[in-house]
Amino acid sequence: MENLEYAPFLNDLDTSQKEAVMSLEGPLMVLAGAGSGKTRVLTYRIALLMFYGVDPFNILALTFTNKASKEMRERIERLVGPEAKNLWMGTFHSVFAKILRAEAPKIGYQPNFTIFDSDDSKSMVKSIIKEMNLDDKLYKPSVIYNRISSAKNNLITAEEYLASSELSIQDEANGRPKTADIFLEYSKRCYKSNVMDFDDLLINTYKLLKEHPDVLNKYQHQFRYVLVDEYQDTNHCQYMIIKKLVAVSRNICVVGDDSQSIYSFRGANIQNILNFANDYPEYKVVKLEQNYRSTKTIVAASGDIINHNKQKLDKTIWTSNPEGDKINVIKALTDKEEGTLVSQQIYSLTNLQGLRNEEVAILYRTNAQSRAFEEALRKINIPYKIYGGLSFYQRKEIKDLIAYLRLTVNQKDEEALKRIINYPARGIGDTTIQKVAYIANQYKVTLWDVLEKAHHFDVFGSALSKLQNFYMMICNFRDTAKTKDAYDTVEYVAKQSGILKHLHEDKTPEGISRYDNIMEMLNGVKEFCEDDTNEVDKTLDAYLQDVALLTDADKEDESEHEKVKLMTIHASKGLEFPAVFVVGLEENLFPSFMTLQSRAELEEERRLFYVAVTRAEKHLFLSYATSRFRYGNLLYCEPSRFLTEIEPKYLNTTAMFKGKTLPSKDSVFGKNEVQEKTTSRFSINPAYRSQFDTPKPPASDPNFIADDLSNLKEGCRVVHQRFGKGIVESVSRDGINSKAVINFEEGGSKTLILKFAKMKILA
DNA sequence: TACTAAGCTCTTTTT
DNA sequence: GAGCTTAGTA
Repeated sequence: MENLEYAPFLNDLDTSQKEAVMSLEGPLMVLAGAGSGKTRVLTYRIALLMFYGVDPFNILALTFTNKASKEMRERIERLVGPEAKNLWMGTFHSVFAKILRAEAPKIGYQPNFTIFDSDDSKSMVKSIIKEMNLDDKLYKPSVIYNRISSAKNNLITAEEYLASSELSIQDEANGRPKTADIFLEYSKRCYKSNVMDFDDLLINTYKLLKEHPDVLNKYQHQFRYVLVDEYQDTNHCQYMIIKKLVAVSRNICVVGDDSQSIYSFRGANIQNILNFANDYPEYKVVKLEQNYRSTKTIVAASGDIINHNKQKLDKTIWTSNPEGDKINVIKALTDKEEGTLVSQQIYSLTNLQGLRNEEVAILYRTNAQSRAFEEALRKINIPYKIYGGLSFYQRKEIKDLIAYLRLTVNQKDEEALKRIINYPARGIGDTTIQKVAYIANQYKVTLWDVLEKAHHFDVFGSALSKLQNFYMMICNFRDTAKTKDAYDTVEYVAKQSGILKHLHEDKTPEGISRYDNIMEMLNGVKEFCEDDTNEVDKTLDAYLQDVALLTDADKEDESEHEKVKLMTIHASKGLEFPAVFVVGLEENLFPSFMTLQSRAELEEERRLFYVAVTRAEKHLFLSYATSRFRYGNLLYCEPSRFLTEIEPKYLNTTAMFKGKTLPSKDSVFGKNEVQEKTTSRFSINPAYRSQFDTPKPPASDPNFIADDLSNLKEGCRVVHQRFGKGIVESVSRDGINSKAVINFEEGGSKTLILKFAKMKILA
């Protein structure tokens, strides 16, 4: 392959990038620091392979997100033209699903298998726990599911798990000795339902390659060049699959950054990148150390952070970019004030410094933190968009429709059936469903089989005809799907199932938004059918496979223009923004208290902080609050230890609160105070119930304040929802919360810290 | 069977 | 704060 003509596009690259792109043969590890042009290297490398005449059919490129693969495909297309469509490029899950779809019978599945998302998996685990009469306080579905998932990611089957004394000792110690049995039952049931969960897509691929040498041989020879993006995030199973696939060609190129490994909770094993040298002794390593993204200050500060970690590969990130501004530290009293201060800064960035809203991102550790920023941004009319959170595909109405579709394709899909057998309500209640489940268990058949033969059982009474109607309806859908394309089928199902009608009748704002979501999904299906870059296959089967592996981040959206972006740090990986706010930098929140146990996990939290700050190009803000409402409680917070890991000379800690002194902890959080919970539902003192059951007076009524404490004065007679009637002795305010001493008739004097007035003011 | 009010339990990140 | 479960009622 040497001495070929020189591809002109290589001139866009710097020396080390060029080296990484041009080392086409043999194992190559590219250690790519943040902002060093990693995607560029991957795309140019693939483009160069094709430039040299390698058939795109022989190139396999694996990414972690659909977004990354889509972006890469588009960039390659710009370099080499439409042939890029034929590349084997996609997420691990989607590429393997495609292979499994083709080879399903070899490992005992039918090709129309459907894919469980983690909600389905947890729901199935939950019903198994229930059926085994286990205490669901001990056996929490999510805990069990995570344990099953991590076993699978380490290629441990249910049978091996059952046989392992080590694992059973662990489970015994945790008081969950039955975990192995749940795992076994779960596996059996998935198999019986002709369903694969996310992990199955990986382990079944491994199984297929391991047990069928002919298949392995076929793909080993097909994929002459294998490229893996974000290699630091691969788990053991993915690692083993890659190892098998490249065993013949040994043309493997992995690109990654150990400093950005933030997915160990999902099974990612950082050792995979740390041990690359052992697996491929003849390997070559290229380090991309020049950062093209951020200012010198940001690069230096991020270096300070990551150098606190012990486990890392040796590299030094540098930049020739300008020095840039200092990093601003924002200190706020509460989460609400944090929102206000951050949004004020955004206002000044966009209105005084000429940034556009879409160039600004707010990054947080947990999705729940977004609320304070949403409220503050809304208040000063800055448009924003939240990424992640409740994904479009996790919305109830979308999951309902997808459940119909899954059942249409695969009638054995138990979770789908249970979800929609009585939605919209068609008079098939819990007792009837339990009877069906009981029979299915007794005869060791699927729920669907029982529906088919329902007339043989004399136990359903008037529900029999309803079951039969449901059965007929799904059969009808199944037959429709055989002759029509995905769009026509989905539209037909949405109408005939009654979902559309049901939602259309609901005129509440939520109902309307649900209806709109269904319409949006229909639009999505239409696009899928019309999009010619997709597979030729436009059937419902193909659509479902696509949609099961799609996440919100992949959804096309023009509405993001001119909007500030809000997302978790995890979701921000791979992105960059001129201005970044990393918020909620408090001990126990970031680093998360879950991870404060072990050193290794703390290192991962630190890598997460590193990822967050390295998203920023020019402006970086770090913010924290000294008290915070979480789960309805006002909590005291210490600033995050990570803040002290940056050299003070890079920080500007004075600008944000000059002249302001914050009150001491004790003056805010005294000892005899009741911290009022601001839950939407709370227990009402029965004696005063009637006063709250009456319809709310109009907002103009001076005696009623819904969520504003401004009228609360000394001497007010109030009815509180938990403590009953009382008289306000004194009120003090700190601008965000009110502190009121109230003498209650039953319960004595109490000091309440109030966020909202969950009380009526009587006089 | 369907709907609602009240109660309980979290405490993370997601392909 | 929110999702989920349970108990009670229509």
